[in-house]
Amino acid sequence: MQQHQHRIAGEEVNIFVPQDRVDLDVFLEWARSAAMAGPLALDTETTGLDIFSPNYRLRTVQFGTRDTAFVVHWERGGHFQEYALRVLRNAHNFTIHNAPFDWLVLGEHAGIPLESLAPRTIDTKILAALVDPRQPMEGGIGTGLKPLSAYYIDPTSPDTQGDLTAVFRSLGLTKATGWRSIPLGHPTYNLYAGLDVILGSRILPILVSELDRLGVRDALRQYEHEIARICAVMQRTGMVLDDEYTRELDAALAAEAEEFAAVAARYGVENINSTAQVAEALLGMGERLTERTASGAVKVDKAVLLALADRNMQWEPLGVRRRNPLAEAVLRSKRAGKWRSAYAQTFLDGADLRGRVHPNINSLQARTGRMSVTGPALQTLPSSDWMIRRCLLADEGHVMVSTDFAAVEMCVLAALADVKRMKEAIAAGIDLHNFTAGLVYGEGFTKAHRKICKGVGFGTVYGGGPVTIARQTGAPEDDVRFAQAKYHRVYPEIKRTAQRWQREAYASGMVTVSVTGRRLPLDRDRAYAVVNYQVQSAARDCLGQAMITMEEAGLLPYLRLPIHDEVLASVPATEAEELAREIERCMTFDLMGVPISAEAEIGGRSWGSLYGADY
DNA sequence: TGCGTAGCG
DNA sequence: ATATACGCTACGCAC
Repeated sequence: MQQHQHRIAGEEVNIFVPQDRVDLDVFLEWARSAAMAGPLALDTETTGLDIFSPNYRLRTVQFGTRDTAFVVHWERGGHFQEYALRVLRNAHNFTIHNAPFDWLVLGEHAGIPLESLAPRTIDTKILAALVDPRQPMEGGIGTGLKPLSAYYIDPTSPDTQGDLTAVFRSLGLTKATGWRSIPLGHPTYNLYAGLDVILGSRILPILVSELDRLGVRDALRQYEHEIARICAVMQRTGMVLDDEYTRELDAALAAEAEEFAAVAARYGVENINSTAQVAEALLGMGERLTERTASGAVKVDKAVLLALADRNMQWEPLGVRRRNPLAEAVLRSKRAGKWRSAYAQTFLDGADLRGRVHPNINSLQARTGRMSVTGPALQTLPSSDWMIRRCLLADEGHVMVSTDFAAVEMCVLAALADVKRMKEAIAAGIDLHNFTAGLVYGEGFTKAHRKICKGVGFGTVYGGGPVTIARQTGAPEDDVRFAQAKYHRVYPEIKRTAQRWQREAYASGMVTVSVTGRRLPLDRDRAYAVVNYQVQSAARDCLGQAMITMEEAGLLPYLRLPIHDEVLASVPATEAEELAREIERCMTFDLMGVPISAEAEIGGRSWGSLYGADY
């Protein structure tokens, strides 16, 4: 038995690395008795993060308690796998930090489906996010195992991931190759693999007592675990990539990026992504660049360049000035390059052997609880053009269905703040912005009035002032001021509730608690954001609840992606109507007397078909 | 790593 | 006393 010792918070801990069958029997005996006492901490080391790529490997599986860890070398096969599997199958409870990753790894590479593992898992990352969802940059502890351990357990506990990169370098490896190539027997690798489960085991009771102390209900913890599991199933399912179309698109974008980069080069811009070069060249052509960035640099963003290229924000010709050919070239080359690297190539790189991409869904990422999607960032694909979304397909014989909540943030605001007249309008099925315009301007209101009222509505949800709303809507500032003042007279409950939320936050250490019991830390100098946090967070929980309802209705196999107020699904073409109605039903419910509703749109085979593509 | 930028709800 | 647009992911450059 290989053995490593370390000190955590002044106590000696032991990491054991079984080398043979005799050692494995010791491991099994230990695991049996340790699992009786409480949850076993579980973790894996793998070749990387690309779980679904063809030559991905599971390397070790670690089990631990507060003072002992066993690192089982899965990669050695045979008895090593057999013994690890026995514990994975039989232990009653596990604690994992960032469980979806290990669920998917063990599902794909150890044959333990997440349907078996998830119901036995407590995810300490979820618990940490419920204690404080902020990242270290935002003034929080962070939800990574390292910052949590440093804060709650031992400030000197090693950065097990970070320090290993130094080890990788000493072995002539890089961050990219290290996890794959470090020898399985490397002492630091095994020590750190073991320490992770020991730290995970120690962090669990601390976070649980923090949640109890803070009064975070157990139901919320359970709810988040359900949502994490549902998102992990979606990630495992993934989406079909239209490989042929994507390759052609990638080539076309590469050609376009190159063509217009060559044009820019003729004006002295060697690198179209260098804002300094672009600014200098434009100034050299006699253009006046008046806008500055926050740090004082000359601003040459899309809005500035579009104006120089005599185009509006939709890229349509304006005909008000001579088109600056450099601005035009930079715009086109940048867009093509961005779409290629961020989307087309990420799709192609991420596809598994069956041609499916598996976006990583972080079910509890933002400080409001909102979800995020990475690798690829499918929540952020261009929506003004179908070209990129056209790459992703419904399954064979299926069509895409996209179901959006109807104005969910406004409905949530009406519910949370108990806004009487808003609730009446929503219940009557009246268009809210028309209704508001009627109240503000009288029945003879114009389209421009409606636009201002819509802007004021959004501004209220975001905590915006007249200047920003005027900029966003293009309306004169005075008009916005008038509408905003009237808005708050018409819906007086909003300001009243906002003040109550702020008062409660100040009285409780700058934390506002959402309607579902989620703790939302506020920045002291941005207390106005409390309205947005409450609304965004409750809207997120509307989506979360709907996802749980959809699973109960047997719809989970069709779900592909959550997008804040929308769910994307792939459904058999023959049952599309029926399933679309079923999804709508699951997304329709009452929130504190306000009807939350949703509308499904049935597309064709590709996601792009919902944005104008003909396939 | 910070900044500037572009994409989304 | 008054007013403040919110939340993300990702890429490339410059340091």
